[in-house]
Amino acid sequence: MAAGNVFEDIYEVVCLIPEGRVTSYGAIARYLGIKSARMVGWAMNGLTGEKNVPAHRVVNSAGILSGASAFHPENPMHKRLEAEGVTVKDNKVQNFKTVFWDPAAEL
DNA sequence: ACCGTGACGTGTC
DNA sequence: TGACACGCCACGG
Repeated sequence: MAAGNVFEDIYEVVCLIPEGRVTSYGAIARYLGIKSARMVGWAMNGLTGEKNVPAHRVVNSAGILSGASAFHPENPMHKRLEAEGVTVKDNKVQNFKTVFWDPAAEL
């Protein structure tokens, strides 16, 4: 990823997340060399339905769908994740360690 | 230019 | 992964 804007890199990484897999803000931030994972969240803030990026596959370190409310109220993230094979309970990803996908692990 | 705020992370209890 | 505090960066008002 050799993009001037970190946002572009984030979009790329999130778009590379396989179905049935999730990743954490910290993993993306660390992989891109960002200091604060918050910046990743800010990037996501612009993705909310505007981009073709599966932001619903991005959760926090606890496996919680932090931005579930910021997504599609009628089409919750957890429903999409479950549809892809990810078990979600109360906005929390079950078997998080199993479905966790590390961008650095692929590259 | 200042301040508040936000889809977070890590350390500690 | 219960809760609390601190750090961190970007953007809008």
